[in-house]
Formats: sequence, structure tokens, C-alpha cells
Amino acid sequence: MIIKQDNFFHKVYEIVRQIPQGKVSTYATIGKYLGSAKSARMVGWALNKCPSDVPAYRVVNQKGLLTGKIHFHGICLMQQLLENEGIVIEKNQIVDLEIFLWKPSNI
DNA sequence: CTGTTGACTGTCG
DNA sequence: GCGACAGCCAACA
Repeated sequence: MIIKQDNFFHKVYEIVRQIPQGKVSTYATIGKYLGSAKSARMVGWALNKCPSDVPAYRVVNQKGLLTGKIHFHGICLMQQLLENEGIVIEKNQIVDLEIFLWKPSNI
């Protein structure tokens, strides 16, 4: 997969878009892949723009906590969407995150 | 143009 | 183990 833009934002979009159903990714994973784990904030910023093509609800923090849920329509929506894909969530936190964690490989 | 903020993480104390 | 500081880049006031 070739990145259309070299911009950090576009890279984030490309990666998040490639997250398959039933899988999730973390800000740190994406950030590291883009160069620095510190860039996780930028991932959040990018997702703040949240284009329709980007399933931002599949992106969680390193702990598996649904921190991004705040910016969604509702608290339960993000959890319900993930649970609908087979991901087990408890107290707004993903259980066995490592199992559901998806890492970019085709970029 | 300058300063603050933001869906975070890592390191230091 | 927990709290505070730093770092990263981009948008907004």
C-alpha cells in the first residue's frame, strides 16, 4: 500500500482505514509506525477530523481503554460497535487487547 | 504570527 | 505503583 500523502494525518487515515473488522489498533502502535510513539497525540488529532472513511472507534489507547469514546455520539456506541465485531469490552476497556490488536503490515 | 490545546505515551521522581 | 513533566505536530483563537 502506497501512502498518498506524506502528511502525518493522511498516514493515520490510511492505517486506520485498513483495520479489519474484529480488530483494533492503538495510538501508540500507529504512532510508532509513523516514527514516534510520542506522535500518538497527532493520531488523536487526526481522528478528531474523523472522516467517514476512518473507523476511529477501532482505535484505543495502549491500555485498551476506550478513551476516544468521548468524542462519539455516546459512550455506549463505541463499545457496542466493538462488541458487535466480536471484541470483548468490560468497563469501557478491551479485554485481551493483544488478541484483538491489529498492527499495520502492508504500508 | 504567537500561544494554547488536543481522542497519548514514555520517562523521571 | 502513582504523579508530574516532556515531546511530538497540527489546528484554532
